[in-house]
Amino acid sequence: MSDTVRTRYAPSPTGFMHVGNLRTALYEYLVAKSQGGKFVLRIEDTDQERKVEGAVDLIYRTLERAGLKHDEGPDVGGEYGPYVQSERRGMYLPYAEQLVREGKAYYCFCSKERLESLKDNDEFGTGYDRHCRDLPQEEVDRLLGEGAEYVIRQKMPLEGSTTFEDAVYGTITVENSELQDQILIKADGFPTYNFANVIDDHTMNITHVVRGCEYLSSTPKYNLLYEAFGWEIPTYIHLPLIMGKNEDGTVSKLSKRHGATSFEDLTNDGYLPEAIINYIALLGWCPTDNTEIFTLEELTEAFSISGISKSPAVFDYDKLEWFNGEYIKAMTVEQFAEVAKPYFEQVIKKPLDLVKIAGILQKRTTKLTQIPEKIAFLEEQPDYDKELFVNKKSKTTLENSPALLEAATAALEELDEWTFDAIHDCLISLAERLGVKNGTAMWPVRIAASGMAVTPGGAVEILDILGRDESLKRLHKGLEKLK
RNA sequence: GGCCCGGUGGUCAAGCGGUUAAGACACCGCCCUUUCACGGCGGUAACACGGGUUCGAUUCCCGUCCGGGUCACCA
Repeated sequence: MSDTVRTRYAPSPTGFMHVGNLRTALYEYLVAKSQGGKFVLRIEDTDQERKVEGAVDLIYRTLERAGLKHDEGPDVGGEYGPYVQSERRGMYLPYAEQLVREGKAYYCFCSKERLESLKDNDEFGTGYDRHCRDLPQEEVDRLLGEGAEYVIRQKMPLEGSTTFEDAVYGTITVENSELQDQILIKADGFPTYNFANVIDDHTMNITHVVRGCEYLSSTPKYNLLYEAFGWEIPTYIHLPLIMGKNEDGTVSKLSKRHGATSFEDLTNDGYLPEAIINYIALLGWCPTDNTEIFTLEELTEAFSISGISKSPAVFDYDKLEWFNGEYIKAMTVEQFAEVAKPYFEQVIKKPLDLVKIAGILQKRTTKLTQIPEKIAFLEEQPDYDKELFVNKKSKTTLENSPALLEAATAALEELDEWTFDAIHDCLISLAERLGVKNGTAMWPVRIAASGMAVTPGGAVEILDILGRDESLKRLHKGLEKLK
């Protein structure tokens, strides 16, 4: 035993990682790392009916992309293995049997049908009636001898209350009469989640249990188990829930109908892993100085349990998008061009300069998925209405645009070299020569070159990216349209 | 329904007995500008309610209301 802080992320392989789970993993990582501790990954697959193919790989991939590197786990090993519950299967029954021997647990032979009928009698299910709790020993032996199917249940105290300390919520007390004789070992021989959790956390020497506050009211059950074994109770850190906003303005636990809810969905929607992590870190935790932009390292540095909030937080896609935009802007153009490349390739087939495109796009992109629609016009000009040439602020009209565009086209055709600076100087001096504002000269050119009312970048950037031939072709086409 | 937890602007939130009640997102306006953006500046907007305690409550206590969670051989 050592004093090192050890936390564990214990997901079930269900096939996708909800941001709530990811946030739990993040806080577990931060609790451990901020105190120089270890972050452990344990796969909880005791429910054989819910196993999903490939789900464990998804967990590895998500943690890796999120930057949450675990110190121990099924894939990296460690001295407390195995790290998959189904591989630890044999470990649980002896502990349960020990409790039976000590009179703290018992065999229950009730059929599922009987349990069901118990529920039917009461809308809110006061639950199991402890029918087998005091079965005579000979009866138990007889049934066991017959090979009857059974589960093992823990004897809960019939009176009194259980109190525990939570690092976030403080002192919490629950009446023992609220607690059912929980099942420890299921009829299929597997331990229940609650039981396996306690056994594993103890045998893996976990010091801090971090989880969503939906576990708050069942925590006394865990503690009664720790007490039954005489084990030290870990520090509990319950996290406020993440909510989603419903159409009618109400909120409820974040789920699919609110939008993307898994890490995978979010990245597919064009959010960067770093931005997602940064955002969810602040969903339920606040640093002392109110900083908002954090790398994972900085988070580790700034994190403290006292900054964790008690009230539930609504997941705000707008704010996430803002974070995403900040992360995009913080990249170098080359980095941005790299992450944007797959999106460029969706619409750009011509040999255009991707870094140049990235240059005009970077400051205006808050989600990578916005990219294709913003640059599709570079590949193929959309059909557009000549009304686009009319712009009040730039003082362009259908009357003056033809002459403006004609002059610009003529001037551009004279250009020796087709570079950003050359085009720029050409158009600026044209405006000067014509005695109009820069905007007045630029507007018709941008419209003719793009066919779009809104474009990333101005006339000069677009002409530069399009290249001489394509640019002049579009300018002439615009001229025809105006006539 | 019982039990548990929560309740500061639309959202995230600071605050921890005395503040002009921060900041961020969103929204609105202005400026800048070759469009939209970016950027800069400014603005609208909050302590759920009722009782206490106190010289003084957003802050402490109680109640009400509202919201959420939980009551599985699921995790």
